[in-house]
Amino acid sequence: MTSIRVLVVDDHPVVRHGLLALLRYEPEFEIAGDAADGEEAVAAVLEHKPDVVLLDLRLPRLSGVDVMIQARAKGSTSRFLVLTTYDSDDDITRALAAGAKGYLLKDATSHELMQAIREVVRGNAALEPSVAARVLARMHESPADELSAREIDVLQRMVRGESNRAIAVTLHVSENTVKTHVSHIFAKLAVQSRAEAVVVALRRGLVTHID
Amino acid sequence: MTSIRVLVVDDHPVVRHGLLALLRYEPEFEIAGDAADGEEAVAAVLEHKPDVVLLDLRLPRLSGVDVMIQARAKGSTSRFLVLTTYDSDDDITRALAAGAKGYLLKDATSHELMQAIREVVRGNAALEPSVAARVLARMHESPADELSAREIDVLQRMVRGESNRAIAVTLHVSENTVKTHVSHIFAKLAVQSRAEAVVVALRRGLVTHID
DNA sequence: ATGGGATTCACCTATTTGTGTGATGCGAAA
DNA sequence: TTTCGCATCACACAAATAGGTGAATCCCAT
Repeated sequence: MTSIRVLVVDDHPVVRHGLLALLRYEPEFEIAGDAADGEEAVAAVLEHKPDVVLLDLRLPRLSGVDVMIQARAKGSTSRFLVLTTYDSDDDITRALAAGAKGYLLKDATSHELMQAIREVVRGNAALEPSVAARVLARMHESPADELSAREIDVLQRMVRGESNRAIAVTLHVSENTVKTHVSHIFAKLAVQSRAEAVVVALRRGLVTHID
Repeated sequence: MTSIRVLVVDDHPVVRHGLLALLRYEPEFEIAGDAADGEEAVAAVLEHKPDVVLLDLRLPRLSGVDVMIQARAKGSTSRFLVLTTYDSDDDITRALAAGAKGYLLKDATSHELMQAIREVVRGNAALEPSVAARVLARMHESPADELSAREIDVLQRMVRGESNRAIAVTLHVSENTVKTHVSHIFAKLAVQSRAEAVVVALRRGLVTHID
């Protein structure tokens, strides 16, 4: 039986080397290469055609999601297993939408990691229990009440602590309009207050809070 | 010259093995052991007396800060180099206050990591530039206006989206009292609104937002 | 022991927020 | 085409928030 060829993509040297070290010890796996940013990753996937790509989502130059999209657009049939520190609903959703076969958090044990790689190679999904639970919960409960672009604009400024009036000024609309958006945001996020909305926004990764 | 004896403490198997793998390749360093949680860590520090402890802050059972405090209380003279994913002001402050000699983020390169270990062994501080800048900025600007325990209580509930009245009920005090606390919190955090306070609280890690 | 912070509370006032209802135009989907 | 969501705005009202002043108690440290 041939070994499973794995490409490791992570911008953190410590993590990247850690993954490589873990995989090296197992004859079952063969290192197909490694990459530290998104563009390198796409090139490496196309060049080495690994069976599985261990992919971080937050990468310099090109996000993990974009790596998946571009690699597949260019003919790659490699399977992607997302391995990331973050577990925001938004990241998970986007990664799975982009065709990730698995989603693991970095606190996974090495055993879980290897098991996940095996599952993905077999064509199965490999979702961490907590992640899987969230995906299912999302299917069941919420009818995916997504915020409109304008609502995201407003939410973004709410997170920055702007008042309705301030938001109105920066967005060049009336305060009444902002209030309407805010009410809609509350309804969609199922919250009662501005403070709650801010927390939900940050937790779900709905806004880029890299100031 | 004897090699530098390093103890690796991190609950993420991937990171822990990564660090071990990196250090193993350099004859300059010797692995004094490794630990995956706080209590293990204290025991390992006391048993192996490493020159340097690479320490994650977020650990099961006992936080990194507590590991430093307990180990030193029990006679350890090992130096601690904090290596963590998070860079909240609060984490940094607490770690340095607890006697960490260095503070690196996990996106440090292996070269930076090793250089930091060398510096710490020599008795120098090893702060990542971005971290150092923040520490200096904090010295200059803010007179370290720390929140009182009660104020943290209130802030915690503000983050959960509770209204002043709701907070008053859960804390068994009057709404007026809560308002006073809230005003003090705003002054200390240098913010104008509840929403801003929530963002600052989350960003600085002032509250445990593990709900 | 005197001062200062923490905690508690009251009263007052201005502003902001949140929620209704209603209305218009616009573009996309059914 | 007709409906539906989005975005825009107005008006009005209730509730919450924010800021100010003042004051009592308690405990800790200078």
